[in-house]
Amino acid sequence: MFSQAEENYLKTIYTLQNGTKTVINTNLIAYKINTKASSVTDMIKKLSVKELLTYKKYQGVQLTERGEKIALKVIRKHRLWEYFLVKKLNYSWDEVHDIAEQLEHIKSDTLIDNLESYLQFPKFDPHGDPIPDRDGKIILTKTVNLLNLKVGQKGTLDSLKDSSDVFLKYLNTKQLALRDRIKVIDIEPFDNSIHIETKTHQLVISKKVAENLNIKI
Amino acid sequence: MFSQAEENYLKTIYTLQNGTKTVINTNLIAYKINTKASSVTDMIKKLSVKELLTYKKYQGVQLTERGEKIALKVIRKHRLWEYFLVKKLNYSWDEVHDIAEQLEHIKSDTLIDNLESYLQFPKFDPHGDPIPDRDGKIILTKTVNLLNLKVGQKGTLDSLKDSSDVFLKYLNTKQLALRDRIKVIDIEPFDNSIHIETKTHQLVISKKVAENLNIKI
DNA sequence: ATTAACTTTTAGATAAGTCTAAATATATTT
DNA sequence: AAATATATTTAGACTTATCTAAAAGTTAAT
Repeated sequence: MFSQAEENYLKTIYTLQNGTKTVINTNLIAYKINTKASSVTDMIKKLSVKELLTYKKYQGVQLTERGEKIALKVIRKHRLWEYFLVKKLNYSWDEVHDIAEQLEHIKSDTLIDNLESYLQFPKFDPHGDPIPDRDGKIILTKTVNLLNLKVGQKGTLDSLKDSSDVFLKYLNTKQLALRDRIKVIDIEPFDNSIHIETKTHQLVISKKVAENLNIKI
Repeated sequence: MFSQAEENYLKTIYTLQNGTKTVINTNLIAYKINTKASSVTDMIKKLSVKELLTYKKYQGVQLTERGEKIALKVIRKHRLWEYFLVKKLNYSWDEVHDIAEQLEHIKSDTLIDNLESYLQFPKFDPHGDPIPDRDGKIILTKTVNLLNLKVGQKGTLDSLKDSSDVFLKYLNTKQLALRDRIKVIDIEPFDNSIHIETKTHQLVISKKVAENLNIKI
C-alpha cells in the first residue's frame, strides 16, 4: 500500500511524462505538486528505493513499469470518480477536481471496479481524458493543439491540456464544450490569436487558450 | 477543518456516549480506536483545547455541542456512503464498513448533500442505524435488546449494537435480517441462550448474540 | 574557460500522530 | 487506612511529510 503523498507524486510524474519515457526534473514536479524542490528530492529518494522510479542525482526521474502501473490506477480512480460526480451527482465539469483528488486515494480491492460497472464502463472522463481499464490500458486519441491548425481547417474539440477550474469556467462562458466541431476562420499573425467558428457562434481565442485545446482532426 | 484522526476520535466518543451525556474514559476510547491510552490522552488534550470536548485529568471526557455536531456530520457521511455502497454498488452489509471509514473523511461542502439527494434521502443505513440530517438531527427509535424480552413476547429486529463484519456474517448464516419479526419461544436459565422463531424458521442464539440485537416492540 | 545563473541536494528543524516505559492518580481490597 | 491493583498521564522517542537555508552540481553566457 502507498500513502496519499506517494500516490500523488506518481500520478503527477506520470502526467508530466505524458505516456512517454521523458525524464522529469525536480523543479517541475515541485511546481505541479505545489511544494518545495527539497521535499521532492526526499520523496523521489523514497520512491526510488521502492523501485517505483529510477533516479540519478541531479538527473531527474523516470517511472518504472511498476510505478507507471500504480500511477495509472490512481488516474483511473480519479477519472471514474469525476465521471460519477458529473453524471450521477450533477456536478459540472469545473467543480469535480478537488473532490476527485480525495476520492482517488480510497483503498479497496473492489470499489473502483464496482463503480466502473455501475457507471457502465465509461471510456472518457468529463474533461475528455481517457479512463484506464483495470489492467492500466488506456485509449490514446491522436490530437493536435488548436495552434497547429491552418486557416480553413476543421476539427473536433477532443480534450484539454489544462483542466483547471479557471480554464473550464472560461470555456463555459465562451460556450465551448467537448465534441464541438470547430473551424479556423482566421489567424492573427501579431499575437497568434485565432478566430474560430462553431455550429452556433464565432469567437476569438488567445494563443494561450488555443494551446490548451486538443483537437481531433 | 479537522484531521481524519480528530474526526475518528469525535465519532468514536459520540458513539460511546450513545446520545447521552455519559463521561467516557480513556481506556475505552483506546480500545475502540485500536490505539494506546497514551495516544488517547494526547489527542483529547488537543480536542479539549479546540473546545470539542471537556476534559479534566483522570476524569474522562464529554463532547461539547460543537464536538457533537462534528461527530454527527462524520456519522452522517459514514452512513450515507454505506447506503450508497449497498444500494448502488451492490455490496452486502458486511462488506461496507472499511470503505465507509475512508469515505466519511472526504471534504466537500456539497458532496454529502448531493449524495443524499441522489439516494433520495434515506433515513436508515444498511445496519438499521439512523442517518442524521444536515443539521445533525437524528431519528431515535426506541428499542430494547433481545435479552430483555420474556418468553412469548414478539418484536421486530430493528438494528444492531455490534456491526462488525464477523457478527453480520453470523446473522447472514442464521438467516436473520433487519425488519424480521421475532418471537421468543424459550429462555435457557443456565446460560441465558434464547430459542427464537421467525416467519421462516426457529433457532437458538447465545446471550452474547442476543444483547447485540436491538428489538422494536 | 571562467563566471554567473539556475537547479538540485543536504542538513537540520518542525508538526501530527503514534509508541514504550516510567510516574502519578484513582479505585478496590483487605 | 494501608496495600494492591488498575487507570491515566508524562516524558521522550519515532515516522512521515514537510520546510528553510546553505552547500554542491549543472548549464549558459560572456
